[in-house]
Amino acid sequence: MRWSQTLIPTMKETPEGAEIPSHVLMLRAGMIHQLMAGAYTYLPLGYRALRKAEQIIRQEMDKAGAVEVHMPALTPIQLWEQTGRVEAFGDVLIKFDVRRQGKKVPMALGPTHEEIVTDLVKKFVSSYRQLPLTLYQIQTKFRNEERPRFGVLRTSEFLMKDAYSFDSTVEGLNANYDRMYAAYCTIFRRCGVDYLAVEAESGPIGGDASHEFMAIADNGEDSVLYDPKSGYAANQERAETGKRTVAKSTVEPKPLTKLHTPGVGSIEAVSKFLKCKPHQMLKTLIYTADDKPLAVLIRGDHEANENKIRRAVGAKKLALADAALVEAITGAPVGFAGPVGLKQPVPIWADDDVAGMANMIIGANEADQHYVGANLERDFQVEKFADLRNATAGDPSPRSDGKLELRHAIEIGHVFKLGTKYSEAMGAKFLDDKEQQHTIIMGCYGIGVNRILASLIETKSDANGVVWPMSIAPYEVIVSSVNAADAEVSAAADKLYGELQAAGVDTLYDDRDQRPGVKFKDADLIGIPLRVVVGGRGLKEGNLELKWRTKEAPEMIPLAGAAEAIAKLVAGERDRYR
RNA sequence: CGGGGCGUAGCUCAGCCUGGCUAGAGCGUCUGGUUUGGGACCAGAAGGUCGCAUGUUCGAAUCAUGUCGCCCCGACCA
Repeated sequence: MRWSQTLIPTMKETPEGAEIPSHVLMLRAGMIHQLMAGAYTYLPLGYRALRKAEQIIRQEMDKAGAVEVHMPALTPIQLWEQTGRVEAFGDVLIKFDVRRQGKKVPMALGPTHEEIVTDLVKKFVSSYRQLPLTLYQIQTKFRNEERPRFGVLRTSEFLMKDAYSFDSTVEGLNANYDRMYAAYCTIFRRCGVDYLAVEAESGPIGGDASHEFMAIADNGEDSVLYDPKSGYAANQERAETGKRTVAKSTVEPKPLTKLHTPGVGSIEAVSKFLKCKPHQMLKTLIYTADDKPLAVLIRGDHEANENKIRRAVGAKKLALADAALVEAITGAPVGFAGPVGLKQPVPIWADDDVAGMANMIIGANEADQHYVGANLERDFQVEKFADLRNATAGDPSPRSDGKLELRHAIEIGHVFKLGTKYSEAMGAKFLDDKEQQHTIIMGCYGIGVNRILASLIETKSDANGVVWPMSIAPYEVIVSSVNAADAEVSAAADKLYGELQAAGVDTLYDDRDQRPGVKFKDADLIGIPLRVVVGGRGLKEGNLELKWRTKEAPEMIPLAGAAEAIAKLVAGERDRYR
């Protein structure tokens, strides 16, 4: 493609509002243009990169035995009502009515497609002989994000590859899951993304039923705990901690004293008011576990983990108590709960770290009152200690004697054993070889295609711009003529461009009559891996200049046979991402 | 949803506090010329409902109220 014939609106300055590298550079490199909050046009360069990522995904999905379909983005609301996800999604689901022949037809734009595929499979699959089956599509999803942000990372409209596996047995599901997991590893490697496969919350199935694929990046919205020693990695929701050996405090216990703390209920407010640190404070959270009340004690600087609590107490459902229940149990408005002097006796569970605390600051179960100097056993009893909080940096690893590190990450893929959640709700069944009817067992597997691009830019760009891997780069080679007004130069550049195209190299030909500085800056900014300069300086000696985007120094090659040599270099680089 | 910030030329911004002639600069664009290896130079030109509405005023980009848009931070943390 000739630069002069396409649309690559590069920018020297950073547009107002763009802050993180991927957003800034995608705008500056002329890859995208914002239409409104959370919706971007992909311009030629951005769209080519997106399609390269798509193509890699497609190849690997096909190799893994999945078959491509294309479902509508427009969906009837009834399907979502069948599984209760109209409520579950809430405002995130984009719903609307259209009028047809005087009647209102309610619809939604698909935020994902479990209901739609399950409906499809229900209609066409009825025998174990037709299973297993894995369907996938690469398609635009719509989610009304409360707050779209970070450029292309969180948008209301995005490209997703979503695959769904259908099996007659759990073993079949496990095999499919493993196949998808392996395919994902290949996909992200081929895209040149440094990723980590982390354990994620798996919902009703438990075990190793869910993994997220994370690109480690400072601007990522997700938090991952990682133990470099054992390779253990999990998202913050899921991460276990190793056994925390908590020594009992040897500090002299102080007397329990009530203090007036008017209007300060939160940990932050109390610590400010009493000039103490959050880790000296104790949070008392009132939950309902399967509708029975429960008090949970967590050190003030820690975060409760509801999944861990739910599993620890063996409940199916866990939710924070509402204000009325909190008041009934503690006798105080929300913000002043504590384990001493609860109005109603409820089981008290505590996180392991609470065992090492002394002279704690706790709510006094009375409005605007706190206790200081609260101590275990003397002042209150704990029924059971367990790991009930989010893991955090520095916690012991559950798999080695190392420590967990906290990293920010961008979620680029997710594999999940669904089980029968949707097939059950929608009645997708099959007959086995004994003529028995069973519910189809499902898995689902997603990849955020736009996020592959964004995470590459977040992690691989430099001060001069984007640095694409050969596999995703919108063009593999950029031919820059310097100077284009010189007939001899442009003739040589034209010829090289033609030969590279003929050799199957994706080539961008910067044929603009611009000064060299402009062309070099732009070439760096848009991140094409290999730059070829055709200029008077080299031509005199019968040479061309080659420069890799990742290298400082250029090298000269003879003009004769240049296209072949370049094609060879490109092929070699392509091989690294095969 | 809560809090904060910003809307002036295609882009980045000045002007606003303290209202007053034809609203400015740089970049980009267009014309002509000189240049040509890391975002050139000279001369000229085009390009603006100052986000929108209402109000105050002799007079509003500037003050007030409302509204819309965009960006950032935080969101069951007791």
